Amino acid sequence: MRPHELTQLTALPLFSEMEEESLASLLDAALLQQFPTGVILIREGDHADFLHVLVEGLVEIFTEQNGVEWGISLVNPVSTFILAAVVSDQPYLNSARTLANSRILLIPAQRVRAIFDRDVAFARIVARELALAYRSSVKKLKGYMARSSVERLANWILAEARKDAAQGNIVVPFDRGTLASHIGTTRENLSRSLALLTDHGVRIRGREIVIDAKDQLEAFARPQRFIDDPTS
Amino acid sequence: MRPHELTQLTALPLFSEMEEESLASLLDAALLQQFPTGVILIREGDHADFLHVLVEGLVEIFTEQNGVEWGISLVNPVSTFILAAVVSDQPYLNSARTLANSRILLIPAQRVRAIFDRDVAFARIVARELALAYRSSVKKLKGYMARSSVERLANWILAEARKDAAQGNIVVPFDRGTLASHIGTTRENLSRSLALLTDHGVRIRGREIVIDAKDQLEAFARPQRFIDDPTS
DNA sequence: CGCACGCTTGATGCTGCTCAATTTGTGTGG
DNA sequence: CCACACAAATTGAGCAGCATCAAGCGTGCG
Repeated sequence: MRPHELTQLTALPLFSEMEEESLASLLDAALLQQFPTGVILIREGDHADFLHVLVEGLVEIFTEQNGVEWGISLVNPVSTFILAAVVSDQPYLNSARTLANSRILLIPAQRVRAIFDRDVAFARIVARELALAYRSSVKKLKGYMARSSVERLANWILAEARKDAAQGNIVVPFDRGTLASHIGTTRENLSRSLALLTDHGVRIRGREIVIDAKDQLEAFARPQRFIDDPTS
Repeated sequence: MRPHELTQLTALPLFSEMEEESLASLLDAALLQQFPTGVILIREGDHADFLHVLVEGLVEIFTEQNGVEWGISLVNPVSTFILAAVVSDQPYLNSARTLANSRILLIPAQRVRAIFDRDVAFARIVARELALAYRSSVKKLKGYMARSSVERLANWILAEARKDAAQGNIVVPFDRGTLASHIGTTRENLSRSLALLTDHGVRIRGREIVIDAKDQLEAFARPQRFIDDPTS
């Protein structure tokens, strides 16, 4: 493992406060692997063998229902995914694939659970991580119940823009079909929605989305603290 | 607190394995209160002051968006709710109200967090609870993305029937509007959906839903392990 | 140059929402 | 016990949102 990667890992909320001994034990058993774009990392229904930590790249969590894929969430570095399946020692509810070349740390689930049972600090932080994951899932659910697909798209764009320091434009790092599956609509409809947002302060340039008038877009999207604010 | 209630509480997964001292400290600061039907227990945006444990009765978690209420989940005894807000020390994402006369144990959030920081067993169990809550939220999300409202209703009926030992019929303990908000549709549409299920092995008798042909209903609903099985 | 792929645009139909009218159910007072 | 009033639930008609199927456009690559 490269030195700066180790630094990144220990900076993760999940690992930051735990006992050195425990951290060593985790990393000792871990594998850091490189995956190209489009690799299926885990499959819905499989048993949780490894806790995954995305060190670099991009991963999507998705589910396939009746031959159609639906995006559950997008994972950015540095963060873990499928922590809940590991902790509860149950099969994955979803599948996951890389959407870019990715470096992923694989920690044997058994080891995670062992340290979880031994290191108080680690158990506490796992609980906090899960609480946050739970809250973000509930927020997504609220968005689905109360919003149209255009509104979900508009708020997604605003949320992405908030992440980047740039704030003015975002570049979607995957194709329209994938974006559609995460917004909860079809490719065709996503296209129409993007066209519609053209009247609300947004310009579409292929995979780049330029926000010309953030206030106008916000007036349309009406973001809400308890749906769209990731820190709440 | 009545003796059998104390027994019920200590039988809760959340409390079962923790140190006696910690449990005593929790219950010592707790208030057991009785609420009639229709009382708002917590409001979206309020700070999490108490961990709630539903000892007896029925509670719904819901959110209000643009003047319309949407049901997030139904809480049956004996279980906790809003654990995530307490653990992460953040405002509630949703509101909650009683749907029946209810007895609720209120434990000061600060106390919960203090013991969470001290008692390993408790921290571990909180993490497991949160993992399960997270997973059930993801399952609900999957249902919303991949299913029509009639299918959600059909699967909800099957899930409720599975809970009751009776298995043959269920009695919805609240009005149609509330049910509609939890299925993710309107009152009017729910009515039509119920009428439609009449052709698929179900009989409607006011608030009672009689399952005449479970196999027929299952053929229509096509329940899936990783959406509808609460133990997965 | 032309084919392939991803994306957009158009036309059509289904699902589900809204508004309004009607029926059913429930509680109250005579 | 009935009559009435009010709320809840159903039913109907019309319309918006969204999916589906099909065709057209654009870009990149062999």
